[in-house]
Amino acid sequence: MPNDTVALPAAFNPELTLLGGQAFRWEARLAPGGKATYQGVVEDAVMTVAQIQGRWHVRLVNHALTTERRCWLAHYFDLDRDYAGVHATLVKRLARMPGATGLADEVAPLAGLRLLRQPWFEVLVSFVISANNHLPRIRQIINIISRKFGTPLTQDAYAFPTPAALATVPATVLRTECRVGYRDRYLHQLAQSIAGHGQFWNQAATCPTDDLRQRLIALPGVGPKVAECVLLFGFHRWEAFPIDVWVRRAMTALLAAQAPAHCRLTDRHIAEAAATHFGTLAGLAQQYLFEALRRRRHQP
DNA sequence: AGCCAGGTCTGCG
DNA sequence: CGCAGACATGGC
Repeated sequence: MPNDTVALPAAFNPELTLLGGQAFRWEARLAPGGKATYQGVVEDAVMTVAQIQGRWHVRLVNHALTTERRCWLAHYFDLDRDYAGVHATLVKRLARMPGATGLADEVAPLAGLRLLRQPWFEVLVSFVISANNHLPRIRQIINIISRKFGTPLTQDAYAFPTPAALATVPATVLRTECRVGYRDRYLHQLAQSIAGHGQFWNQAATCPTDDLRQRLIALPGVGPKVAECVLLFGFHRWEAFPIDVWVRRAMTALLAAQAPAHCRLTDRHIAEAAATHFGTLAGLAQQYLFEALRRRRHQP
């Protein structure tokens, strides 16, 4: 067992966790021999995830693996949480829903999906960009922003910029050089607003979820869906439940018996149903449903 | 060649 | 509230 790596749980699934649409700074890299590896940037660290004797391990590229760093990695990969238990509970709760027939088979293979504890500002910017956009292009834009305004970490890897750094970038530069399109104004104002309210945002991690949700939704380019994403992926509030087109579709089917097909459920109703059925596992349930329905699209 | 994308904002009944 | 349209950009 190498002492310069941190071992991930046996069930860990890098495709589902790293490339599944919760984070945008991981990429698959084919190692010599055709083995799949993954490289990502988190805060000031560049890391690779690779298989050693059948088990996935994380290695830091640009830092020594001190005890402190091990702890930091454990936090990012949420290693203290019992995902096997959480998965089992969630599968049971899903099966209990009216329109769950067939879903069990689709959800069972998602056991290796974990929720990463990501830096919130990067999540915020990423999901503002995600609106009306494609996953590959979101990744591309985040990479450009990092390369242009973030601290260099290695030859080809850059940290995501701080709010203060992004706040100095004019909207026109965001549009013409980072290709963010009409979101240029949102991102510029949002970065300025956050950089200018450091007193609140520096301690936002301790802010109650409802207050935080209000502060987020007040930011330009942040609606209900993006706010929930930031609460979930950036502030690790597992009761958050982002409702996008896929999840709306999934929940409509799951609640089929409660509402005739012709009357469309409101997002309000869907959110309440998520709270009662999933409770504090709503966030993971959302990611499961998102993944399950995206898979249906690719192989119907 | 178009269509469309992890929505949000604006303006109107 | 609920609904319609616009919205930059580029992958598929």
